[in-house]
Amino acid sequence: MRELGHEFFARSVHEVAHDLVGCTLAVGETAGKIVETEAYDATDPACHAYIGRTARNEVLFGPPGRAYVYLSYGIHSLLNAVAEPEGSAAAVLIRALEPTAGIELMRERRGRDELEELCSGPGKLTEALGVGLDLNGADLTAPPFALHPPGRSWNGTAVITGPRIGITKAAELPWRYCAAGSRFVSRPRPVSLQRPGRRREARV
DNA sequence: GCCAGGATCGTCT
DNA sequence: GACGATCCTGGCG
Repeated sequence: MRELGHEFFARSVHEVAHDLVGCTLAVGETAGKIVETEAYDATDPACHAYIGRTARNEVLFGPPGRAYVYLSYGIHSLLNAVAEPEGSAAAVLIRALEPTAGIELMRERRGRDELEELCSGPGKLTEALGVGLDLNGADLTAPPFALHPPGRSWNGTAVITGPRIGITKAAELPWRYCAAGSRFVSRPRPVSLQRPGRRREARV
């Protein structure tokens, strides 16, 4: 089976985010098909690299094809794929997977049985795959990671775009990419999809 | 089924 | 000392 190489990631972050949907991501014995991603680049106020280079976002400025893993809300590790040539800071957030291998192990790690609850969110899938901060900066094209392009059955599946989720800055940018009709995409609260600045509009 | 609130900690001001 | 690219639980209808 073919694997993606570094050249796949050395392109516009939007192309990479779009093309990653449908690919299979494996970490150790677990694997899943990517069904939801988001693009972040350095011109984007929501991107960690927007404020410039720091110790935390160092990996974003490095060579493409690496994993950028960071801790969100002090609890969840979030997995990104670094894109664009070295020196250009951009990354694709992996938001959801459709589990395809190592499902029993995922269930143990997640403490859940339902397939839809294993990887349907950026914090969930890192727990299911066993991705932690220790993998920050690791090469996505080498063990324990492996990335494979979509198989034949994927041909014809639409990738739809929409606003990003769970952020307060530049949330209106349509830089989220989803596999159309997938049951495994994350399910954000409707409020997250409303326009910014109106998040707590009084009801009644 | 929907919503509000809490958990928890690395990073930056 | 404040703030998240989140998730889960409990209370209510």
